[in-house]
Amino acid sequence: MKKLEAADSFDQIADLLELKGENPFRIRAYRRAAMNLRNLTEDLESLAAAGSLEKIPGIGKDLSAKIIEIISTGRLSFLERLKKEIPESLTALMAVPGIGPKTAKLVYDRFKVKSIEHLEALVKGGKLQGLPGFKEKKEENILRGIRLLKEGQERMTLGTATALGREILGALKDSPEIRRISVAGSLRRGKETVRDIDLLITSRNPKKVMDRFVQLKIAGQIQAHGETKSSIRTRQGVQVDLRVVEPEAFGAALVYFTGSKAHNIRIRSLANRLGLTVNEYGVFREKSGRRVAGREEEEVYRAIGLPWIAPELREDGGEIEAAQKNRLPRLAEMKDLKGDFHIHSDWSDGQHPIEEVARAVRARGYRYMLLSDHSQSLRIAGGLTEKELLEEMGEVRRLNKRLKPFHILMGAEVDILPDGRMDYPDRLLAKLDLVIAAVHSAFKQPREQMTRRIVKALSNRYVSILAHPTGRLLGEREPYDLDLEEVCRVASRTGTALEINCYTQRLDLNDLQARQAKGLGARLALSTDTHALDQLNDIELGLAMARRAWVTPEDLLNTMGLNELLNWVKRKRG
DNA sequence: GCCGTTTTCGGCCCGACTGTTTTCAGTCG
Repeated sequence: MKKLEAADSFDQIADLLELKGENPFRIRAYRRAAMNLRNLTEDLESLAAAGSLEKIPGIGKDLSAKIIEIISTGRLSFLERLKKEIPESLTALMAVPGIGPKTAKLVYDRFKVKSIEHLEALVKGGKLQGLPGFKEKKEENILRGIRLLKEGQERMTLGTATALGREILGALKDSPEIRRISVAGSLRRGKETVRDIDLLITSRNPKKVMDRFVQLKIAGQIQAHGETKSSIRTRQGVQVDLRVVEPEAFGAALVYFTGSKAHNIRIRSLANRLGLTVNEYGVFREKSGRRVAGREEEEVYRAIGLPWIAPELREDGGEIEAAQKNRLPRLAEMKDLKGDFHIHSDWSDGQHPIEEVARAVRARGYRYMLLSDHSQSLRIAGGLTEKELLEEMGEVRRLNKRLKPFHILMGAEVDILPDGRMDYPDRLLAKLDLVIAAVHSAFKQPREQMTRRIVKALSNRYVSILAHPTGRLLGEREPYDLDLEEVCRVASRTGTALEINCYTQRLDLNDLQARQAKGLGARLALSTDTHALDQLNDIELGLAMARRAWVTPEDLLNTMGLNELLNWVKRKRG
């Protein structure tokens, strides 16, 4: 992935320039470029070959040349020069929360600190006292930062963050002094992983709210406790930030606190051009200081000439431009979904009988579900033999009579064998309403082989959906090596949908990949891969990915009615 | 280093909290 390589290089340059005390705007330019590269859905090398690198926002003449150098030589001489100039152990210090460029440089210059451990020893030995600005608290701060760094400050999955957010919201909600409360930050934007939980509250009595917040049962440690802003760390080590504002400022604060940072910067600079200034308290006329908006997000956007923008889009990924042209997508919503496509029962490795799951799915207001137990070669997950599959078919037929008008589609999650053949013969697949294909073995195949394998499966006329297309498990397993662009193209050409698997550790495809797939014309299917009933709720996690991918109802299989869906399946079968 | 419905030069988003400081620098988001 050349774009990640380039992004990392630019971030490193930004760190190094920061240590040199360079022009902050130059540093920001490198960071902005790095971020835009990470969010890029197109292939960097193709863009470079076409001479279109400068189309990427934040990439101009200079950075475009640097990207080309990285692509063609695998190196970046400017970065190498900087690295020679600035010792690695100095940059390492900046990884400690609470230590920025100034402190890092100060400490390094004085003691030639070799490592974080060396720094820790110096602090504990009281050696840092006497440096300008160093007293007891500052030392404690650094030690705490080192501890945090060692704990790894991992990001949570969106699923974990959603649950934690709900818990805190629940604990605070009934306080009489709280008027409005909302989650903000990357959790509200629906990012696949979240580092900390941001909450926003309106109250006429902020102090009381703050006192209550830092005394919450889940609070393990108080990081900051101010009038309008406090932070705690839960016992599990998750940082939770709370901001309290006046009701008149709720909308502005929600925009500010939801971010992303890049989006906010665009918003503010747009405002500046209109003679306005935006902060978390509202939109103000620059000259008179008069507030023109602030209570609702809609007002804030309207004041700078834009329609309201959904939080999931706020990444400076083209949403500002789309808003200016009034071309924002009508994003898919829960109410658009008519069914769930990937459900297991206790016939394979699910926990519940078919009828119980079906009733739970129906209770959510869906019109249909696809039953998709595992196929025969996946013995470890109770994969069904041909005979068992036929029996299950009979059971589904019986149940459908009872559950009308709700409908269970008879399907299976059929393994794509290492050579690309399907785990059931075509004559059996033909009997199923809808077939999901999935890779569950030989994950380590080289890129070309894995791509060929999946392309072969997509070319099978009975395969309608490719499940968890990349196979990654957040924090556990890397995606298999795959030419995803090619897979998307073939999916689009053959009329096969790609799954957005909603399981909390999968989110596969993720937001960027789903946006790429949509761009290449592939249809998408949201499915929970439910094995136990509460996993049905994971649909909202996948929906967040879809919305972040600018997915509209038309892009999704789930929005089709039953007949429309069956016709869609038939079209590929020919 | 990027960028342009004021600009090819001169701007570039904005504020809270902490700690150490009598007015502010550093860090963070």
